[in-house]
Amino acid sequence: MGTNQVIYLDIAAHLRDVVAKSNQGDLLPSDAELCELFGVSRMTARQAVQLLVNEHLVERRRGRGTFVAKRPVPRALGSPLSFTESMRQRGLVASSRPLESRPAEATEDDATALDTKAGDPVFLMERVRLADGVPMAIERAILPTDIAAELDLDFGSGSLHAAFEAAGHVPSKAHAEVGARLSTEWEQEHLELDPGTVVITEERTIFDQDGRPLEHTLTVYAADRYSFSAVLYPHEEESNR
Amino acid sequence: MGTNQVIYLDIAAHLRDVVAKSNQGDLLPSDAELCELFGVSRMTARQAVQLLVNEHLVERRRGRGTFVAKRPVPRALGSPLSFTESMRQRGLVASSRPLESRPAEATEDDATALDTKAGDPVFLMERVRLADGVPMAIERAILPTDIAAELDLDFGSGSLHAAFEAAGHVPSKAHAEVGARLSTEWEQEHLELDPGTVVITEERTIFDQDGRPLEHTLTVYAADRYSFSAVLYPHEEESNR
DNA sequence: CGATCTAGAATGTATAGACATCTAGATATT
DNA sequence: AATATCTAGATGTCTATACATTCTAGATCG
Repeated sequence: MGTNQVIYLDIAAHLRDVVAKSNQGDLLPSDAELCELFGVSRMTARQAVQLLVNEHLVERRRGRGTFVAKRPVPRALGSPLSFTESMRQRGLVASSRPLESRPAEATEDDATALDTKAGDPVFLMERVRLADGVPMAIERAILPTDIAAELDLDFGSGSLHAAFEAAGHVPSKAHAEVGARLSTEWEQEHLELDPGTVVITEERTIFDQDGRPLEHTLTVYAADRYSFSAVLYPHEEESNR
Repeated sequence: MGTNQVIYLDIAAHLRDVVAKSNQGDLLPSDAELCELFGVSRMTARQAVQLLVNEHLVERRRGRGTFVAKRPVPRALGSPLSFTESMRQRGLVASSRPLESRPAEATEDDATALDTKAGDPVFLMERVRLADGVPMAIERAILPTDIAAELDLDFGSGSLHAAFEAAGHVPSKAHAEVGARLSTEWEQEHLELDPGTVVITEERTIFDQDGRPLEHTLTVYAADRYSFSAVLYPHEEESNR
């Protein structure tokens, strides 16, 4: 189990397993129990638990204990992470038209997202995504080389999402940033757009069950053919008092 | 200054002030400097900084230092925060410029969202939302008349979010749909945009703790001044694993 | 029996160090 | 001049301990 050099990440991984097998509101091991179980000091055990608190997986109650969060796997969102899944929900069939697929060097943004250094080797995959044969988006995915090496990629119709799971990396969390701008000429060509039309940009980073970054993706959607929808729940992010 | 009994919250508050007055990428005080400045141990200083890291207000880089985050967090799509709150997180002051505020009749879309019939009486509130005096969005909110009657509305600077909570309606769930298009002439005027610029559209319905619809909002953001950010979690499909 | 008190358990906050690892610049070497 | 090495500073991890605060349940008392 202890595959990390960093103890508190091991403890956190163990706790995630426990949470996955538990029900909402279940009591989790106390700090003291974790100390004994892993042979660490309390601050280290706390650091692991705090990690899960930040992920809204568990809640701590002073004087009582640590519990599986009310909304356990903060399933919060009805937002599927994969294009394939998202299209299937709309009753459309997703497909891909590969543009590029090769080793590359991480940009500054890629490096920040994937927690490496700029210029580090990564694997680049660029595809046009289609729904029922109509181009919907251009997707530029950057994968860490070691992750990419594990995957059995099928570029034609392949869902990256499915390939990740097959390799034992379960996409468990993502950060996305969504904006909009005018389309470039290159985008107009590949998406069969008229000049002056609008695209939605999405920058997304996906993490696996251990919090390890799986991919950093820049996607450009044809705004007149695509819109995002999501079900949202408040985070109650207790930033300040 | 030290208005909290808890030191690290004071330090965090101080750091938020500093962040608000800084630019993206600026270097912040090191752990050691904070220790001396506040006369605390390093773990305490770290706890304050970690708080801001979790809020994505700052980023720490090993061997380099602590920096103001590249994109001081835009509103988390995963949490229906109010415009007011989201601007505060960026260190900006939110304000409003009322456009309209009157009884109206529900459109077909409003009726669907609020679970009534088209033509039913509703309350309409249209405002330009500004951050530090710069127009960011036009917000058209439709409220059920009975809900609106309960509220003590302050149209000038008011946060609808706060008014809801004061009236015992806790926003607990929302549905949102986000798209993009070219700005209209009317939008260009109110948002001080150039012709041909892009806007992000958001249609959102917020529900309270009892699943009752609180408001149906159409918001138009200036795309070059605003972007959405979201933390996403996948759907748990109970079939596998 | 019911109300109160109390001891224990659990988390929250804070200290003072220690060593590891990474970065960038200065210095020395070739 | 280019390269290699060193070093100071910064964050990352971890220990061992102390006391504060809150909650629960059992013991005690009226």
